[in-house]
Amino acid sequence: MPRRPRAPRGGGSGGGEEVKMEDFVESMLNFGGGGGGGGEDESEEGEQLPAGEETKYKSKNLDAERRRRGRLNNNILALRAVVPKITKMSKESTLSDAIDHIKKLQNEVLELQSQLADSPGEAWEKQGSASCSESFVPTDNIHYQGQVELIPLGSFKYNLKIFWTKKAGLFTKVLEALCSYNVQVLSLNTITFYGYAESFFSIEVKGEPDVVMVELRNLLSSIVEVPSM
Amino acid sequence: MPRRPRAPRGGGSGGGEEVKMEDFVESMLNFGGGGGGGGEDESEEGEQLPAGEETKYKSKNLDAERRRRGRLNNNILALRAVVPKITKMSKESTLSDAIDHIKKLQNEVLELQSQLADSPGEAWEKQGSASCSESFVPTDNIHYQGQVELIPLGSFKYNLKIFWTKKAGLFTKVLEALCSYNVQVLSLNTITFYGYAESFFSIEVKGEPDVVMVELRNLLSSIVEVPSM
DNA sequence: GGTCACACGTGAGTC
DNA sequence: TGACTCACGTGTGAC
Repeated sequence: MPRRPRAPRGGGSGGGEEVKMEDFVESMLNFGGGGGGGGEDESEEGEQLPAGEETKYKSKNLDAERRRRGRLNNNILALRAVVPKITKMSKESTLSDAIDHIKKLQNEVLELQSQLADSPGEAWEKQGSASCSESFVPTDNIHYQGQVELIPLGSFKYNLKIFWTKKAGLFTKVLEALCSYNVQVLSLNTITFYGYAESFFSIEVKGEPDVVMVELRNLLSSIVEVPSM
Repeated sequence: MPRRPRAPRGGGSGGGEEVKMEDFVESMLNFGGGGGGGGEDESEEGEQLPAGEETKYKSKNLDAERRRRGRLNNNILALRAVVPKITKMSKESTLSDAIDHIKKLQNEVLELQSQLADSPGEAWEKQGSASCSESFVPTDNIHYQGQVELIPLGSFKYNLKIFWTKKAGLFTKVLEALCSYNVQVLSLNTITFYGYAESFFSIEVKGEPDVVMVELRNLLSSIVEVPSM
């Protein structure tokens, strides 16, 4: 006597399959005969009623175990639904494929993060905790009061921080402005996120006094403060 | 009689745990008693030898089933190893956590890809596994055979990758060279590490044919290939 | 007929 | 205690 009808082996490799096994198990619960397999020699249970009467004995955790199996199968089905590459329609290969998929995704995330990540520029924030926080505090309101920040470092060196909305040709104009002011770029780091970009220049100007640098700063501001929205 | 000793419930939440359950099951196979459970009324099997004699009867797929269970548990253990967030040490929650983790990873990949696609450097490596490896292979030997890599992307767009040893004024010369060739920089990402720097330009040139770009490439090479060591 | 993958009911252990 | 998880051996359909 077949305990439970089985779904045919074949099937689409796609996930779908409408995971309602829990209710399916619940609905299939209404059959009279109780325990199937049992101990090999435990006839001392004594619950064996005469033939013709359905044996009402149920193990204490019969349906609980049924529910547990249903949940487990549910999860495997759901797992099969989220994993795109299913090699075989079996529990074992489903789990293997899920493991491979997780590893692949983790590698992908790591790779994408490393592509997206940018080193903050070694010269931008000098080492030490105090100056670190000092250089970050003005960064927060620079987004709202202006997009160009020029910090003199002494001996013709500056840090130039520019925040802008990305727009074609804008960066070239900035570079041209720097070239026209005889600015030497020692290091440049750019982070781009969504439609925005923030560039960190470490620049050096040999012969120009500070007044000229203010002029350059205003020029850069006029470049990046185009009416973008 | 306990069929099989069970490992204690507790344990480190970390994955590790040396998945050798397959061999463990195999090694635990050498106990004499055969079948445990059986049918409810199939006493016609008749294999019941008198007590004191180990029943040599084994179901046809007894050890096969053991192996299958071992593999399944192996996979669940391995799955638990790759999923960082394990809420409970149970099969069911392990699968649930794996599903959640896969969904989270997939969202993360999607988000990172959209962030990366937003920046014009999106085509550095084209999506897909095949072209991915193709774009990585030339990157590996560019460090040894040359420091300038120019990849046409079609419709006046190029990816320009420059690897150099950092030196004062060098970057300015590169920018000047780009300016002189009427190059528009769409995006620039630079990583600096120790004495080296690698810059990734996404550039666009409106009217120049490819021959001119080769010329620019050679110019850039002559700039960054200064005798630095 | 043999292999494989499953579902099944049950005993046992844990909390 | 009862609720829960797990391993076990077996029956059985599908290949």
